[in-house]
Amino acid sequence: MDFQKLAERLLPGDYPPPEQFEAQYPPRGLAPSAAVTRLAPSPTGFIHLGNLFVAIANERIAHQSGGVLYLRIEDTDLKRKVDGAVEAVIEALRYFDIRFDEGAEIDGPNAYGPYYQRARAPIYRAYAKDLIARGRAYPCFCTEEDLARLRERQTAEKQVTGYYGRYARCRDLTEEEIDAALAAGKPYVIRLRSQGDPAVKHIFRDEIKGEITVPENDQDVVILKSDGIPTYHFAHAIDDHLMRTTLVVRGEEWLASLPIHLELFDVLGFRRPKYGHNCSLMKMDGESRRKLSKRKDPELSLAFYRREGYHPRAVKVYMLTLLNSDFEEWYGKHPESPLTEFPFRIGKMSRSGALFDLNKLNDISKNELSRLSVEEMADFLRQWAQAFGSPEQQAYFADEEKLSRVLALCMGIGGKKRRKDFITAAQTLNEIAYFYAVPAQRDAYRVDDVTRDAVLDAFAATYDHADDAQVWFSKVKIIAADLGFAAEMRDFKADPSAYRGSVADVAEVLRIAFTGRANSPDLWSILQILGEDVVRARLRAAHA
RNA sequence: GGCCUUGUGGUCAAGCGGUUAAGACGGCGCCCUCUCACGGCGCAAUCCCGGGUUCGAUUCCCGGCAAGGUCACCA
Repeated sequence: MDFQKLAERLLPGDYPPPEQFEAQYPPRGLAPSAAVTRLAPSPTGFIHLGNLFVAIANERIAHQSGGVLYLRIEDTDLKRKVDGAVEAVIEALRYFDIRFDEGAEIDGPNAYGPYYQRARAPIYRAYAKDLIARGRAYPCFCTEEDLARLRERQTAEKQVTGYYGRYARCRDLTEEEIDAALAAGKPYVIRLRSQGDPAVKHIFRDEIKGEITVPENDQDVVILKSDGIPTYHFAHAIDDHLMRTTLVVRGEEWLASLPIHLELFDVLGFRRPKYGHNCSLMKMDGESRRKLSKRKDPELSLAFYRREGYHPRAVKVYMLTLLNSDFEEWYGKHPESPLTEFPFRIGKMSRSGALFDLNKLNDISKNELSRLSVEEMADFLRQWAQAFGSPEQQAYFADEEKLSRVLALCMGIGGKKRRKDFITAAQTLNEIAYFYAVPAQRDAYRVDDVTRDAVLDAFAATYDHADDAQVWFSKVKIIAADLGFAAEMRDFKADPSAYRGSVADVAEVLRIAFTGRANSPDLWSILQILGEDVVRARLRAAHA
C-alpha cells in the first residue's frame, strides 16, 4: 500500500507540513510556571453552574500563575450551534468576573487563532493527511448501519463495542478496494490506526485525581468526519498543542477518552499537556444523585441565578468553597482581601463530586449582601430591578433618599450589628415592599380581633409622630399595661399567669398592622420612614 | 455488561497508623431581646461492609458493595 499516494488521493492539493504550523504557532514565551488554560465550550449558548465551576478553576490557575486564559469555540457539530451563543458565554462569565486574555470575540493579540474550530479545518486536514501518508490513519467506508450491526454483534458476543482490532474492517482494505469505494462515491471518514493494547495499563498523573490507571487505546476512532470536519478528540489534540495549552482542566466525563487523547498526542508527535479532570457538580434526583445536566436542570443555568438576583460574588464564593476546601478558612481570615489573593491550588480540588447545596449558597449570599454598603446594595438592586423587576419595584428607585433609609435600617447599618436578612435581589425587594405599599397580606395575629382593635385604637389615640423611640415605646408599654399585658418582659417571665401576655404581643399587633409581618426590624424606625400620613392610613386599614 | 473514578455526620469537608475524629451549612435547645435578624453558648448526628497487615486501623493491602462517569461521524 502506497500511503503517500492514498493521502494525496483523499486530500489532494497542497497542505502545509506540520513543521510549518510549529513555526507559525511557536511556544509562548512565558515563564515555565505560567499556565496556559482554556475554556472550550460548544456554541449552544447554555451555561450552567458546572461550567462556571470549571471556568473559575481555569481562570484562577492561569491568572494566578501569570499565564493565559483563552476561549476556543468547539463548533464542529453544527447541530449544536445557536446564534449569539459566543457573546452569551462571554457575557455570562464576565458577570462573574471571568475574563479571557484571548480567543473568540475577545480583543487581544490572538496570535494563536483562529479560535473557532470550523475555521481551522485546513489545519486539521493537513495533520490528517500527514497521518494517512504515514500509514497511521485510513479511510473507513462503513455506514451507520454497518456500525450499528457491529455493535449488536459485539454486545451479543459480550465483546467490547467499537471499531478496533479484528472488527475494524476498513483498516486493512486493499488499494483496489479503496479505489473502488472512492470511485463509487461512497462517503467515508478518516480513522486513526490505533497501535495500543487496552490490556496494557499505565499510571498517569492527573493534576486533580492524582495517580490513575489508564489503559492503552485500541479504538480506531474517527478523526475526520465525512464532512471533513474533525471530531472533538482530533481537534483537542491539535488545538491544545498549537495553542500551546499547558494544562487542560475539564470535567471528569472526559476521563474515559483520555486514552484516545494520549495516543493522539503521541502519534502526532506532540508533547502532552497536563490534565486535571474535575468532578462534576451533582444534584439530587429523587433518591439518587447525578451530575448537573443542561438538558434536565434548566434551573441550574447561570441565567437562573441572575434572574433570582444572587449576587455574583456570592455565587463565586460558593464555587470557590467547593473548589478548594481551604478557601472558606482563608476567606474567614481575610474577609477584606480580593478573592484573587486566595492561593488557589489545583491539588486541593476535590476528587469526588459535590452535591449542590442551596442552603449553603443562601448563607453565603446573606453574608455577602450584609457586607455591602447602602450605595452598593442600592446599585445592585437597581441593576437587577431594571432587568427583572416589576414596575412597582422599579419605582422604588425614584426616591433614592428613602431607599437609602430603608436599606440602612434593614441592613442594620449604624447599629452595632449588621442584619442578615437578604439573600437575593428578588427576595430583598419583596422584603421591603411594605415600605412602599399597604401589605398585600398579613401574618396571623396572635390575639383576638377585639384585643387587636383595642390596641390599634389606643395606639391611634396617643400616637405622636414626633415622639422619639424611647417615648414611643413607653406609650406601647402603657397600652399593654392598660389591656392587662405585662409592660416589662421581666415581670411577665417571673409570673406569666398574672398577665394576658406581654408587651411583645402588643408590639406584634402593631408590627403586623404596619408591615403585614410578625417579624421586622425596629418598628419605630419603620414608622419614621413611612411618615405620619401613611402610619395613620395603615392604622385604619388594619381594622378591616 | 466492560473499563475508569469515588466512598468520613443530612450537605461541603479536615484528617494520611495512636485524635475526646476539626470546621462550615442545615436541624434542635438555651441566652440576649418588644418580634425578627445579629451575636453568644450548647446538643444530636459520621469514618460503606468483610477479611487481612499491625501492639494499634478512618488512615495501608485484598475482596465485596454502593454511587458516579464512559463506551457516537456529540462535545
